[in-house]
Amino acid sequence: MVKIKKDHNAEERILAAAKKVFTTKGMAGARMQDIADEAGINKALVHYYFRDKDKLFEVVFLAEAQKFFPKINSIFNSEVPLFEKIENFVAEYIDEMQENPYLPWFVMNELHRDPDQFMYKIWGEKNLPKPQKLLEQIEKEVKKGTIKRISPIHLLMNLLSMTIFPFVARPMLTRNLRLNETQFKEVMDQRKKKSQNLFLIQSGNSFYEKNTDPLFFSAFSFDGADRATPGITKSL
Amino acid sequence: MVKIKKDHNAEERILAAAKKVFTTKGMAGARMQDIADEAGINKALVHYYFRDKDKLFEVVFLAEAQKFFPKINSIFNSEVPLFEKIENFVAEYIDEMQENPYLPWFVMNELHRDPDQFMYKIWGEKNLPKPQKLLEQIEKEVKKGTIKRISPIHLLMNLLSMTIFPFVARPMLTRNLRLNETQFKEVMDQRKKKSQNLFLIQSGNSFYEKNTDPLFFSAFSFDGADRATPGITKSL
DNA sequence: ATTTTTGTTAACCATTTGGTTAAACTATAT
DNA sequence: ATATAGTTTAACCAAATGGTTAACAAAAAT
Repeated sequence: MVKIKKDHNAEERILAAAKKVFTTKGMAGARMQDIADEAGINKALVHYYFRDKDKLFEVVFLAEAQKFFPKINSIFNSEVPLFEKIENFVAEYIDEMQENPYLPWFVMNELHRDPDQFMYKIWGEKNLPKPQKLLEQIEKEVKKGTIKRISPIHLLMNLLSMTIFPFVARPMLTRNLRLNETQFKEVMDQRKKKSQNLFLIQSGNSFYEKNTDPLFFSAFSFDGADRATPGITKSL
Repeated sequence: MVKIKKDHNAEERILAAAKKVFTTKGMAGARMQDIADEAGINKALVHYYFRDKDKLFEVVFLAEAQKFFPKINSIFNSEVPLFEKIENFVAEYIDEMQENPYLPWFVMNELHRDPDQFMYKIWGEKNLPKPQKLLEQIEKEVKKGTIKRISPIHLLMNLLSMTIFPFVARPMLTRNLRLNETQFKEVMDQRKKKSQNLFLIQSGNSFYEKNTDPLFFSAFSFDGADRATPGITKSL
């Protein structure tokens, strides 16, 4: 008889609670008592498992951020073609953020608080991202004439911006564009699927002419149907 | 004999100090003592001028955010053509952020902390942004065939992402792309100037073919010269 | 069965922090 | 000169908060 129900595991409960509280209130705004309450246990127990606030934060934060960021390297340094690479990157990141909606905020927050410390924690001394491979590929495609000449800086900026920002600015976007959570998810899924159009046309891809698909389905189409949804259009 | 040197104005010094401290440490992380120290005055004086922390924050924050956000409305609702509108928007925002580098972070932070409260403070009850005009213009251009069909949602998302995100993620970008502050500014100026290419080609602008300019100057060109700067390229 | 280790709690403590007070100082008006 | 109003400060206070302790309970080891 195996005890499947192990949800009274204090340590895990604390971690989950800490994640939630740190994420919503930030490191400075989070209270140890909040975390204890959220986990439904005594405050001292939080200290029992994770010495102090800094340690707890470190555990929570690093666990999340370290699996989030270093993916860049492996994707960008892989041997697949440029376009596939970009597609992989976008898909991977949007998926990750769909599952952990708090993560981009969390990361940006810490990044802003102490950039150097942050970078060190994430990448360590020697493990800094090396976009060399990617830049070479861009340059190669540029020379081949497949894509128009673009500064890799801008291409990268655009790529990161269009992938990450919607999640960072989610509260603003959902509110001002009148999107509910389901619609937001759908919109992001569209971006994932259409990342080729999104990013390559953006960078001046000469495949442009071949592209007969409307960019991101037709306008106003949220629910997958290829027609206008006037309610949303109006209120937008 | 006029006393030009009025830099010992306590109230202004407090405001400037508060802006700095709130921005770097966030509302929860900011200490009244920090602000007093930064302003070089006694802590009680901060309370003398701005009752309590909340009030001070409100003054600082609203002053900044209210001049930052409502510009969207006036630009997007103006009568100028779509492409000009986009150009205005990008230029206006990048300028604003160049001058107030802390602002985007500040805004995103509050936005995340309490979206509803935030939106209310910025736009009030009835002053919500109405992208109607912009959407109509997009739709018109789509129908005219000037730009390919694109969901206004995505066009707007892309526009906002590519304009705002680089400033939000500035610490990460400057560090990972090995840009110093001057270079970052230059890159953003490039984005401002080339917003047409950036955003319209991105949205499938059929003017594409007419565009013989390289997108964002040539690759690796940071210092305005149209040649490679190997140092940066290598280290990138 | 009992000792030991691990997990959990209520009560407590020290420090930090937002905020107050009363006194002093400054400039201006009378 | 002196009163007055505005400005600034050191000292203080109460609440909040991170962290500790000692006692207790549960589980594991002996």
